[in-house]
Order: sequence, then C-alpha cells, then structure tokens
Amino acid sequence: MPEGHSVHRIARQMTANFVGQVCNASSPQGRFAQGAEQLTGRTMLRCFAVGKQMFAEFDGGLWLRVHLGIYGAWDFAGEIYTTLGQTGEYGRAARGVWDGTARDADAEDSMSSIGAPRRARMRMAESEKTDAAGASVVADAWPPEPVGAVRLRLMTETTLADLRGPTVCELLDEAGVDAVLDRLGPDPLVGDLAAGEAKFVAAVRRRRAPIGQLLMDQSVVAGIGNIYRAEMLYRARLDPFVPGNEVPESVLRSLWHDWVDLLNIGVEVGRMMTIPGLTGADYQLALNDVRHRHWVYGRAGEPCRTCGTNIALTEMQNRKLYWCPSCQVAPTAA
DNA sequence: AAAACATGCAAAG
DNA sequence: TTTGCCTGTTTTC
Repeated sequence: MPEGHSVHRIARQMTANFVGQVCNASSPQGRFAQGAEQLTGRTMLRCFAVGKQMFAEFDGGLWLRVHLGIYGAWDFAGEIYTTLGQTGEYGRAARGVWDGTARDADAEDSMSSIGAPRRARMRMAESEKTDAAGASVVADAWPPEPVGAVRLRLMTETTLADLRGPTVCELLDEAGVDAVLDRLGPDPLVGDLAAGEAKFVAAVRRRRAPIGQLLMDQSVVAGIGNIYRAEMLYRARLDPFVPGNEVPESVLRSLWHDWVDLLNIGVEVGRMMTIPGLTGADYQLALNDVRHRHWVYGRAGEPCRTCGTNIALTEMQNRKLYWCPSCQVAPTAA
C-alpha cells in the first residue's frame, strides 16, 4: 500500500524501462487476459502517476490505469535502467513495496546515485529473501517464472514488470482517463504548484469534515495515505479533529507546502521520512526501520518524542489515526 | 503453524 | 456497511 511517493517512483521506473518500447503483455493469473491481449504489440508512449494511481498511455489511444490498493506490487526484472538509484547488484527493482519492509540496502545507493543513472542487471530471485544468495542461481532463466498471482506481465526484449494484487487494473480511453483525473485533487508533482495549493486550500475550507479525514480524501489532495496523514498533522501540531472550515488558511498553506516537501523526499529516498534533521546513525536507523522513522505513526501508547505524553490512537475513516493529544491542538482563532 | 494485520480502493449488498 | 484483493511481515497459539 504505497502512498503517493511510491507510485511516482514506479512511474519513473516504468518510464525508464518501457516508454518507447513495444510491449508484450500477458496475464499469467488469467484475470486480465483480455486486457493483456489488447496491449500486446503496442508501444508505451508515456507513464505518470497522479496521487496513488499510475497511468500509462499506449499507441492507438489506449491507456492502462493501475491502483495498487493495500498490497499490490510491481516487480521489475531484467535490464533495469533506473534513475532511482535503488539498485544494489541484486537489489529489488522499483516495487510497490511496503515502505517499512524494505530490508535491502538500497538506501545508501539511493542517496548517492541520484542523478547518476546506470545500467544494472537485475533479476529477481523467486522470493525476496533469496535475492542475494539465489539471484545467480536463476540468472539464466529468462523470462523468470511469475511469482504468485501475476495479474499483468509487461515485457520488452530485455525487461519485464509483473503486477500482483492490484485493486484496479483496467484499460481506458482518453475520456476515461480524464474522468478519473477529474475526481482527483492536486498532486504536488503534477501541474502547477500554486494552482494545486489554491485548490487544496479551497477544498478544505468548504468542508466541515475533520482535517484528519480531509487529508486522506483523494479528491481534496492526491497521494496522502494513513502514514503521511498522521505525520503531517503532527508536524503541523494540529488537532486531527478540527473541522476543515475552521483551519486557518495560513495553516492550510503550510500543510500543502509540507506535503510538497515530504513527497519530494519520499520519491527521492524511497521511504516516508517524516522526522527532519536526523543524521548519522539516527538517520540510518530511520531509513531501515519504520519504528524509528515517525513522530506518531504506529506509536500508540508510547511517549511523544517531543513532550512525553502517550501517543493516542483512534479510528478515523476506518483507519488507525495516531496523534499526540498534548502537542496537537486546535489552531488559535485567526 | 496459524492468525492477525498493514502505507486503499472499488464493488457488492 | 461489508467484502475482495490474495502479499508479506509480525504476532499469537
């Protein structure tokens, strides 16, 4: 269940490896056989993310829309040309992974090789755990056997991407894409930033729902999920229950700018880094362990890193919401 | 070994 | 409001 940053990374990986290439598509699982047949032989023209959704355009006006949902994932294998800098020798390719479960050592690479794209031979072993040890064993098997229920496999001569467990995988025409885009709020990495800010502020200000709910509403702002929601509210020291129309405009503008920053960091690092200023061992700890990465998320009952008050937990929109009842308060009247 | 749980969403009822 | 997706990790028996 990647939040927005992961999907942007996947779209970039897809762009690097598939755009401009004639694709062969299949559905090893069978549930997308008809769609795969329509895609086969077409050239991918572009690929991009808006919020948590990925869109890829193929020649002939055919679009692929994918939403990974809570446990969907893409696995890339083969000749991976990446600008993401996340490739160890046998690292995992851009994958819709759980941010907190990335155990491989891609973090340092990620920091050092941004802007230094390189070719890497990367073939996934049968399972993630055997990547390091088992990669060479299966290195000559091409294409690799699908692992698990692969809804869609996209292939070029040298590269493949396997999609598993998505909530949405469908083909659309351009009008269909527009209809989806129309109901999505602004994404800091799509379109004009100032326009996005204005849309976000206006959307929140006209609603009475709690700000904690509105941040997760993809029509208000696209790409924020349960972790970024909790962390952004903490970073703003904002009570999650304040109605949207009672949040001062200045606070909303700050929230938007914070999302701009967090999303950019997330895309670059591949993790939802929400505690600023970490260095050295603390930074490495945060990179490698979700438990050390956040202010409040997943920390119910533990002391607030700032004030020591126990982090509270409640349900909002059927999702767990963590917050510090001491640090996070209603904004003073503007 | 089995169960619970997770960074969402859409479709069914 | 409930269920499906059907993965991968963590927790419980």
